[in-house]
Amino acid sequence: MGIAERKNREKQVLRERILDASRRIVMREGLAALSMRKIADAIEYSPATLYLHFESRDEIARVLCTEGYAQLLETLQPHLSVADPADRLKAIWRAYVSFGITHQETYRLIFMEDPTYIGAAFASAREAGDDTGEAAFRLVVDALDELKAQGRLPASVDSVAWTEALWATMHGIVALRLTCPVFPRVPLDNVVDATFDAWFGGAYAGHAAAPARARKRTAAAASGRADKSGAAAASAAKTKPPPRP
DNA sequence: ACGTGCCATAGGCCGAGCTA
DNA sequence: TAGCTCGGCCTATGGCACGT
Repeated sequence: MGIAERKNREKQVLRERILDASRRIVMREGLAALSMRKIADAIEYSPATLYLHFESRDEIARVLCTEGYAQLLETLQPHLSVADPADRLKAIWRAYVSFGITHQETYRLIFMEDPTYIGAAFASAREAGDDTGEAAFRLVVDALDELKAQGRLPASVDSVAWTEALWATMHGIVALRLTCPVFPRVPLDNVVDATFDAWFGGAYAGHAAAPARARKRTAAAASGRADKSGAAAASAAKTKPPPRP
């Protein structure tokens, strides 16, 4: 093992220590409290040393954001194998909301701080040939397409637009939970379930084939849903909408 | 033993935000 | 609005490891 290798190893270790300390500060005090001096204090180095490993505070935040997003995707992963598309959607979004509540600071970092952080994370992932963000988005679109194919959603439903509107709605739930102390008044899962009932109505009435009455209800709901989803998206947008991966 | 280069540090500059 | 504080960043300098 050569000298260069050892130095590289030591450099990597220090880089990890910087990230560990930064992660702890963000989790404990939020991104606003993350400063180069504070990180330096935590790892017992001078602030300038940090710049040998990271270009700036922003770069550290971007790395943490990329990690957080990967963690979110990992959380969703087990639910992607649910056979029924409606149940799969509900499981995915329940997990999404639960992640946002359980990992508040991570969620804030990903979707509610500087949009360039998550933008850079997506860009670097794409450059590295990792398209998991887009793949996750497609999985939701595919589930909606399956529901359409099974006659549980009207064929006129625009799956991409619905996915984005659904995302904005779920983001709204998480954002409200993080910023409004009186929300929700009922268990969070009930809120998610109620959202799904409102959105999909008959799609949950039967798995193999929805009853005609339910299908009719769904179609009627879908026709008036453009306004509804638009309002939900607009409401969520006030807290910075999540960018599309 | 000495020269070289890398790395870490102390100290300071500058800008932004806060406060009296 | 001036003074103060804080945080990001820069730079001169010294120590240390390594090569010759």
